[in-house]
Amino acid sequence: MEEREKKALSQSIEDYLKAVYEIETSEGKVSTSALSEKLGVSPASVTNMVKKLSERNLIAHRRYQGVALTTAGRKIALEVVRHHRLVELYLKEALGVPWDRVHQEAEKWEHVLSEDLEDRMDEFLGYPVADPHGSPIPRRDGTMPVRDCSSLVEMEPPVQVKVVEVSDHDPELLRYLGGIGLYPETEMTVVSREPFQGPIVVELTGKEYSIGRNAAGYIMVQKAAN
Amino acid sequence: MEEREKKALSQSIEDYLKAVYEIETSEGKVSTSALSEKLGVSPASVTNMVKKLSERNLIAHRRYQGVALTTAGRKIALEVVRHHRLVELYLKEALGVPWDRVHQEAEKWEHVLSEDLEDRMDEFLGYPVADPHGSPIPRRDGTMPVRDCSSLVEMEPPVQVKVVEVSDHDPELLRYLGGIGLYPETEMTVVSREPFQGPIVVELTGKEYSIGRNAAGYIMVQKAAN
DNA sequence: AAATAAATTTAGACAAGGCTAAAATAATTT
DNA sequence: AAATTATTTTAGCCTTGTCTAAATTTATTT
Repeated sequence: MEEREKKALSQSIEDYLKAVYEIETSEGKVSTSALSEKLGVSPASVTNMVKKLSERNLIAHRRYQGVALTTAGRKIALEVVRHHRLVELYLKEALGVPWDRVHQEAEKWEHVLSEDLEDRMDEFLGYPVADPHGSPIPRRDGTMPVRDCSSLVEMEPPVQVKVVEVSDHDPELLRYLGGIGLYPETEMTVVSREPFQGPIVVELTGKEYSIGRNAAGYIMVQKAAN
Repeated sequence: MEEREKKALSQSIEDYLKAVYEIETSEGKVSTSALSEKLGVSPASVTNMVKKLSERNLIAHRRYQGVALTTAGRKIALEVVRHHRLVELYLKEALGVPWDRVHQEAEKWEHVLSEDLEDRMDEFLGYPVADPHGSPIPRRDGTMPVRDCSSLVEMEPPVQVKVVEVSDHDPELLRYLGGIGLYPETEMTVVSREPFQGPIVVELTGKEYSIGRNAAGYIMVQKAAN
């Protein structure tokens, strides 16, 4: 009569698993130092926690070689990410929180959201597939909506594109982009790409803007349907 | 250049202060054992934490005699209570959570609500003065709306009354009362009070219901305006 | 290939917040 | 008033999650 308990994981554990997931997605390999930096804790603390998560079979660890999520770990990470992104969108849609602040709030809310409230928010939002920055919201079953997009720096001008996603790592960038009206779903024209790591020039709402290579690297777009 | 930092208090500390406030309100004296029971921790743990809160000047403690909130402690307790009750109402109004479940959810949310979101919810709700059970919501400045009400068991039938508040300590009771349509603001007639600790008989929506003394003690009412 | 540098892990400490068992104090009976 | 019972506190231990300093392993230079 072994009952499979829905074990409540600590906030810390949820944060680690989410961080592993995010680094896995963006970098491929997940090193101790990458986790250390992302989580704002010392490398020694990471090693320590990694050992525990490994014993719990939530991640696989090869000494000195980094970590990777197990199937069980990925499932949990995706649940946390789902909570995070649903909450972000909810805060924007229901309470009017500006998009450069939703991330910070969601970091706290993601850990206290019950399944029931998750469902209620999901329904309120009309079963959305992306958060305010365009990041895909994992489905309840742990699958991810598939998308086709590439970085703005890779587009050959001139071309008409639609913004798919903007990295939420820097609120300053979000405020700037919001200021010029650049959000997910925004359509714009890539006018030129200046040489020697120069900026990308885009046109939207009739005006031209120069976007540095750095910033452009954080903007994902797809060719607009003609 | 002493900067007054907005110190982040642990969830545990917030829970203790809220518990002290609630026991102070309902019982007057706050004993170690009352806190122990309310918080679900051992008496020894309470003594331990009480010592810390006392050193921080959030409560006053006289050995073996119980505790009381200081001004600083009361301010924090009221902020937590405000968060709790605002969230309860928000969950009901914005997400349709039934009134017997909002308490449980709010226990978690109260600790992660930023001032900004508190304000947004407050505005969304139209600056409410009571939560779904009729408990008054502390104002931002730490004052409490004053009300005039008494327990249903004290009313001399026959009399027309309006429900002011129902204790949220027992979800089962809330479901029962919700089932017969008895909520804050509901008007009803106290028909009779049966002797020998018998039930209170009330009439609402044309039907009569017998409410045990126990349950009735948890219902606060006021005489209806004629 | 050896030397240096960088990343990772180990070892040991600490703060928070909980627990149990035993001691001290207060309250209640006899 | 003495004895018993109930409450509170003390003492000591445990777990979680963090830290620093030192040791180890891997990567990079020379």
